Amino acid sequence: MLSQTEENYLKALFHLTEEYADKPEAGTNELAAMLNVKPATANDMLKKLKEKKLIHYEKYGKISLTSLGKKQAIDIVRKHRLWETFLYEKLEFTWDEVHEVAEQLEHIHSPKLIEKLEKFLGYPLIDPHGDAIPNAKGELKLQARKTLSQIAVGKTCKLVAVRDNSATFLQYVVSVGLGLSSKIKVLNRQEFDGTMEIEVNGKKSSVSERFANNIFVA
Amino acid sequence: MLSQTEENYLKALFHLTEEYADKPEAGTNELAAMLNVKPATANDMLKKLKEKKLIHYEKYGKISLTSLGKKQAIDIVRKHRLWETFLYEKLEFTWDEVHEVAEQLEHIHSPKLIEKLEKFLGYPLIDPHGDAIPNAKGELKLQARKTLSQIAVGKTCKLVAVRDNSATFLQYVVSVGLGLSSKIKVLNRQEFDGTMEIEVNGKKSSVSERFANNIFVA
DNA sequence: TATATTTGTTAGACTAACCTAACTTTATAT
DNA sequence: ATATAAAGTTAGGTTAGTCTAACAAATATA
Ligand SMILES: [Mn+2]
Ligand SMILES: [Mn+2]
Ligand SMILES: [Mn+2]
Ligand SMILES: [Mn+2]
Repeated sequence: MLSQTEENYLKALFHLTEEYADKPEAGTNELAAMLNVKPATANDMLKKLKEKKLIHYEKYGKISLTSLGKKQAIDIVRKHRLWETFLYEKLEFTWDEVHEVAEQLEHIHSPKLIEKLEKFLGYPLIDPHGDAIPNAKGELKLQARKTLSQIAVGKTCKLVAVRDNSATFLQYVVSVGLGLSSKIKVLNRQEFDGTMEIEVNGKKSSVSERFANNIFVA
Repeated sequence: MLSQTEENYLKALFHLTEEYADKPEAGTNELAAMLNVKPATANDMLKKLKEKKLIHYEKYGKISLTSLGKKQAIDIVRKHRLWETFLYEKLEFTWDEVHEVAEQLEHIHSPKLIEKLEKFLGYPLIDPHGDAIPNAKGELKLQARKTLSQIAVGKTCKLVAVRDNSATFLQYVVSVGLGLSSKIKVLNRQEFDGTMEIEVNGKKSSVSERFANNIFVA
């Protein structure tokens, strides 16, 4: 059985190389950064994960998940998102509070628990952040998503998900009037730095390109 | 913040010395046995827990919880029993399945989670095994309980709780027709080894003294 | 009370997960 | 093509939690 730490490494690799991936392989440094450890620490773990046939990896080479590693990673993601949904739907947690607790709950080992939880929640398809919830077989539709930064001036779009799950970011999102399914009108974009003028429910705001890169729309 | 391991030691000490305690102090060996570690391991932890002012302990002396240690222990017990109740009431887990998963869930750190969970469950007072659930202040009524082995021949009593939470024991309990609130009539007792003849819902069974010691009745 | 048994402690070793400091390889920019 | 910078690795060390083997103290027994 995998340790919590090993599970966290697989999940991070999944996010870096599979889900919303710009590229299909990851590097030691970015992986370490995502997990808040030093590259030397990540390097130790890479050797162990390779030994367990969970990742493809050669010294000085790029990293990717094996099909076994991917299966494990998706299982953690599934648990994470089902727990987030539980906290949000049943326990009155807010958007920005669910992620942190789900980081702990995702490591509870009990197949029965997660099956029953899924049933209890009515087989939800997306979590409170708009992310797809993998089914029991590990199937997951990777929605092709545009970011707000890619929307042309004058167009209107709908918020379908957020990339960053941190409380800081989500509270900021809420403060400009946004939530899942919000309609966003793009009023203007500065060529210089990508800063955008947007309108949500009649309220106008100015957001940075970095902000817009973290909002997925359709 | 306490580690999961430290939490498990405090909980074990609580069970040994506070709840249903024959005696108010514990020894290294029985503590180690309860946690499935070697006495040498437990000894190391005792030094650490003493350092953190969670237990009273002197070399070669007996062990007991400080008020701080007791407070922490009760908090774990509270979480354990609320989670057991959740699994039983909301997720269709059976009597004998809840304990093992609750052993993991009890270590999730989030005061908000446990408050909301308690509310969601309707502020339950007892868990699926009949054990009292401490409230948010750490208050817990320690019911004075008799065991089935103490009931006189000819008398009838009601099962209010079980001492052993293991799946093996609970499945045995179910197999003789027993559950929470079952009426038990004591038909006979062998002087030699305490073996008892009992009747539950018209069904007669013979149970050992050890079995009867693990059934709490009123 | 002397001896045997039980209980508890210490010393030394191991693994997982982390670190820093030094080094090597690969990539980038003159 | 070289020099610098970035990325990645290695060596050696720490802490938590575990173990075995040897020892010491306390308790029970003859
Ligand atoms: Mn999340
Ligand atoms: Mn999410
Ligand atoms: Mn239990
Ligand atoms: Mn219980």
